[in-house]
Amino acid sequence: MAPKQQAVQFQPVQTHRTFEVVCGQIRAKLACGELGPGDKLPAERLLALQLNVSRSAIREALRSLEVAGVVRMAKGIKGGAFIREGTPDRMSEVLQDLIHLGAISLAELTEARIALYGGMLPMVCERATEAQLDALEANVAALEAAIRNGDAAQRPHLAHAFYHLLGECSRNSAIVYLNDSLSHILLQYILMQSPQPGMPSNDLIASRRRLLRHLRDRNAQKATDELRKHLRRMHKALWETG
Amino acid sequence: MAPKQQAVQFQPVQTHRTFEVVCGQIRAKLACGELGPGDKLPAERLLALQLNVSRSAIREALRSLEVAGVVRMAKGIKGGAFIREGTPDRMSEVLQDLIHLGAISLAELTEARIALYGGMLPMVCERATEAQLDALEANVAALEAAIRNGDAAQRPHLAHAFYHLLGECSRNSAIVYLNDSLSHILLQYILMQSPQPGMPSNDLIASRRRLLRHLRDRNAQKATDELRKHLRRMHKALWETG
DNA sequence: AGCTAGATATGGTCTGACCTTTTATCAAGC
DNA sequence: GCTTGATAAAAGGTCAGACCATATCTAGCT
Repeated sequence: MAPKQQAVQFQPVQTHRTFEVVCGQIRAKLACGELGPGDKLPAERLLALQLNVSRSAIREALRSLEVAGVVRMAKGIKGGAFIREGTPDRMSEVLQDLIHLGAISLAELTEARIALYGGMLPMVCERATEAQLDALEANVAALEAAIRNGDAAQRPHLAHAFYHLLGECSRNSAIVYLNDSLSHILLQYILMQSPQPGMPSNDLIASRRRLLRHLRDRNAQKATDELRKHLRRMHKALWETG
Repeated sequence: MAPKQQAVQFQPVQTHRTFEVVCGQIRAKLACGELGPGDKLPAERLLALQLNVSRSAIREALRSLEVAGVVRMAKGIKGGAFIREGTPDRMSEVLQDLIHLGAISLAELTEARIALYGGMLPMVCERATEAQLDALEANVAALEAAIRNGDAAQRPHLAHAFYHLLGECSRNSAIVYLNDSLSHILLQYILMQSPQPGMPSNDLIASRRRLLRHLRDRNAQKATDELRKHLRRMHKALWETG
């Protein structure tokens, strides 16, 4: 990253650590399509022979690819390193680490989420299918049922599912990933709080229904306002512990 | 992630690989504040003794923390593993991998960026200081100068700097990170294209100035419209190769 | 047919050695 | 006195080879 306004960009020229080269070769095959999700890489020992490096180097490369969410390791015969499908998990972990490093705060994350929704809801209003809106409706119904049954533990998970569905309505995978990541982090923290504060259930249901109505009306402005208001209240109830 | 609406969430209970446990211990010290940016971890060999595991396990743990962007490794005496400041680099790489895995497309990423700006600009209008707006103004001036000097190579970097400054105006670190990540990926791809297409320079400058005027007027609606229009045009010029 | 006990391939870990890089130290020379 | 060069020490990086744990297949027994 070069936030400064300098003319030329020098990239760190080194990086001849063996494992990084190995890593690079595998990533290159991924980028050019020679490798894709589901494919299996050669066994570590074989790869070590083919690339003429030690198994340790191969292992560090595979480890870093695993941590990066690119491959999944399986043990046993028929095991090995398999190219994964993309998952939002890695992004969540990166955000989590950024929080632990003190680079970002939970409040900022919440706000970022609100900002994302500010740009996302117009897209949702434009593109959501009736089936997707029905799915959202079903989620609200499930939430209502859970509340009626006194099953408070389900609330966060249903909320998470709600926002996931909402993200899907944007019909944009990148947004879905970002949304899921942000949402997942916050879910984690909410699950940590034992008494599950949050807002009154009735208000929650009512807000959801209003939001859905605006979505069905394809009224992006009102939908955004409704959701923003809700998230702000939620945020206050959760973090400002007032 | 549990996008499905299931009642309880079972987390994969395993994870007794040694290096993950090591990793977890270090991350725990990070989460509880015992470790922070700048701190140096014990040497690998020492850590291996302290935790009673082999150096290989320690190395895989440190490698995964390095890949995760949590630590930085330095060689030589006085070297070691140091806790890093948070950087957006990791998030960029995750997004990059998601692109290579085919999970998201460049077009979707651009759109996600537009969506983020849709929610961000109102915040910018509300919070940007005069100094920050002046910095943006300076960037536009630098861009104008670069174009006058025929220095086309600088354009992408100045644009990147522009959006970074814009993100900073939101006064929200999480948004800055997200914005920088998205922006960085797109910068990479733009730099790959040799002829540097893009839109006419005059239009670019004019659009930037209009945007700045709206920001100074604290008119979020017009600013968002202006930026969205600009990004859409940019997007078309770059990717639809029309 | 179904089950059980090996065989086997694969990742995971350990040990111990050596290489490379970085820094500190110190001596020689200007 | 200052620079310059050689040397030593500490740390990560790599290598080789062994062994362990686990998942799958296969052969053989019941």
